[in-house]
Amino acid sequence: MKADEILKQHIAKTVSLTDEQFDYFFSHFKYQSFRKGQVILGEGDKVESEYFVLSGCLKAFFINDEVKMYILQFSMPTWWTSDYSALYNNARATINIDCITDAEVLSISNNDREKLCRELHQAEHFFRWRTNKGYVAVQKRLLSLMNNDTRKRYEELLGMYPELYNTVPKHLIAAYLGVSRETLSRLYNSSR
Amino acid sequence: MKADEILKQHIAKTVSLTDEQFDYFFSHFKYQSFRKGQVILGEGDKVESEYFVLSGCLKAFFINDEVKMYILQFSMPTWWTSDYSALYNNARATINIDCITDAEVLSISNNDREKLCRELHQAEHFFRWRTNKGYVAVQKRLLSLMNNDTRKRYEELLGMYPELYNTVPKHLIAAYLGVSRETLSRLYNSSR
DNA sequence: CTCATTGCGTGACCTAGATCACAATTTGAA
DNA sequence: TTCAAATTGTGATCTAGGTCACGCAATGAG
Repeated sequence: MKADEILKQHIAKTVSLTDEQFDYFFSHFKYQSFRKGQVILGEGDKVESEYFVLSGCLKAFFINDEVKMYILQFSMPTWWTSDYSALYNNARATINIDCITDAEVLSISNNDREKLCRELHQAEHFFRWRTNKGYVAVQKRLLSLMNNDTRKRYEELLGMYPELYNTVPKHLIAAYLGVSRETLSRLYNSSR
Repeated sequence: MKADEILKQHIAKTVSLTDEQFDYFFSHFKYQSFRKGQVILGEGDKVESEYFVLSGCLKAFFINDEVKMYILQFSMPTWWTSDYSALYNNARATINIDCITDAEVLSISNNDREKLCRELHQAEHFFRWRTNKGYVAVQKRLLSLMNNDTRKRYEELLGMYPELYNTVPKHLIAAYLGVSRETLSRLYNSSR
């Protein structure tokens, strides 16, 4: 499917736009394609855009002082990603985004998003609901991290996104769950 | 300060409304006051409203199968709170909200918020930015939970909200940090 | 084809924090 | 005032998961 079709269908789940409105909306996005391993956003970069995934799989991650990696989000097709803290506050990136597989994205700048939101009430509505859902999802994950042990969180993750099992290396899954790769390895190589 | 003034100043940080617009906006809120310990939202309730805190301190918390409590949020004046997952999905509450101290709130129903967002572009803008900030804050907390040990998270929390030290019992702070009350107790009764 | 990198499994040991048990203190309602 | 409930401290264990160290397989660039 073409980029505009993918975005159109995604938007249509939340708001209805006329073809003219959508074309205008779409005209603010830039198509970009990346190879596996390429960095889309690096720590310290100025953050000017957010990204809508068309194909492939990205990861947004944080590296701490001891060079341990924590994955905030795997981004699959129709997901949005960026360093939102930096993007909204016009600051430098503290998180990184790169490609787990070859990937295609549509990017839109912060300025253009805000412009669209001003010009098109439905755009504002769409982005409000997108973040609403994101907020609920992150809060749910926070609760899961506090409440559930590693095994339960692992099952939860693969229950929700079975495709991850084949597309992403296990040590990345461990970095998402917040445990060491050794712990995750022992987890599914030991009987329940 | 009066309820309308508190809300007005809060809103003004994000959008500018005329007095007429604000009065209309404000007319959708209901003033409610509660005593310490009172339950505002209980697990299993239909969730119809969200709450803007005028005074006092609320907690939003989850109780798991082993009757352990996890606090998602302490809500101080000018904070918003609800079971947003349930509110947005028109479902029953899975989290509880009650009053740590006597408290006053303004409540607005999901329907009225959506109505306001439809009628007033600036209202939609305001609520979009409120959630944007909330999203960033929860994501930051998630990262802190994965990356930092208890002592660091404790210092982070009290650095951000020093007033919590006097207003809320320590076992609630433990429930926010995601550790047992014993661990927290040992933490600040042992030298660094 | 070949060699270096990346990914993965596993043993040995260590530690932060959980759990259980008990005591002391504070607080609030009757 | 009085007594029960709520709050906090602390010792004695226990355990999930971290860390270190190694070996082995898969893969991908030259």
